[in-house]
Amino acid sequence: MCGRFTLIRLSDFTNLFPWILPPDQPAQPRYNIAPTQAVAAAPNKTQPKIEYFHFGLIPSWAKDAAIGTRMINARAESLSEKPAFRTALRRRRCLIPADGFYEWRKKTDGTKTPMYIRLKRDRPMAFAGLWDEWQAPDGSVIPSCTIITTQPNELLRPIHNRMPVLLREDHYHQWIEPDEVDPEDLLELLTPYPANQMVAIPVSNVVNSAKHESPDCIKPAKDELPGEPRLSSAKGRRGKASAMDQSMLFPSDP
DNA sequence: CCAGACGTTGTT
DNA sequence: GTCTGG
DNA sequence: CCAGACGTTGTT
DNA sequence: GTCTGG
Repeated sequence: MCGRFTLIRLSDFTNLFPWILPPDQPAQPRYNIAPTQAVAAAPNKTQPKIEYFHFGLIPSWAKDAAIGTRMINARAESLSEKPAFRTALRRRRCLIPADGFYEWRKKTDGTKTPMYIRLKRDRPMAFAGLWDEWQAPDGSVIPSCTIITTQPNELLRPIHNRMPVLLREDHYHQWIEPDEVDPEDLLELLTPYPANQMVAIPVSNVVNSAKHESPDCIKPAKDELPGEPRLSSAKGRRGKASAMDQSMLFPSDP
């Protein structure tokens, strides 16, 4: 699942992919984008451009905008079967740029630790998204979006049973192609991103509240394990962790 | 034909 | 809007 | 996603 | 427990 993420440097994204125009107004760094808030995304229009969408898809037929709070994600495996998402997959896709995302890892005692997940390379990512437009009772049109999820890769599996679909950079263009595309071809793009190109970092629970919006949200926290001494020397259970860290530091790029 | 649903997650 | 169920 | 609220009637 | 709000 993916219900929180960051977008700290949108300009990095639009500089890397200049065929996507930047937004009308310069974007402020975001460290804790939550459902119902504004999400920057590039929809499949002739000239892709960053626009803002309510996080949580509100289908055009919805009677109430509140349905959006439960439509923040769409399962890739069932996209083409679900009436609410089927048409959007064919006609209303978007790229959702991000610097990283959060997942809450459940510990054995039931408490949760927020983890921040980002690419090892200093580079933005983009989620596969769908969008729609809903007309409010007052006549105003509310654009909204949802993030497609898939099975977790090896990095995410110990953390959560779902993860957002991160598109490959060489698939960005195809995903927001404005003309009709065979949905089968699109579904092939929705696979788990390679784990060896990502890192997961425990962070403090500052991020838990959607009201908190600061760099503290991504500040690394000590990963407290049950029984672990507070001030540990370089003793014990180091080997495995550092072996993991090594593999994370030197990814094999495509 | 009309009526009614249309979603995900996680937990049980 | 579009699909399923009756 | 997590945090936080969760209700009606009737009387003043 | 379940729903709404951010």
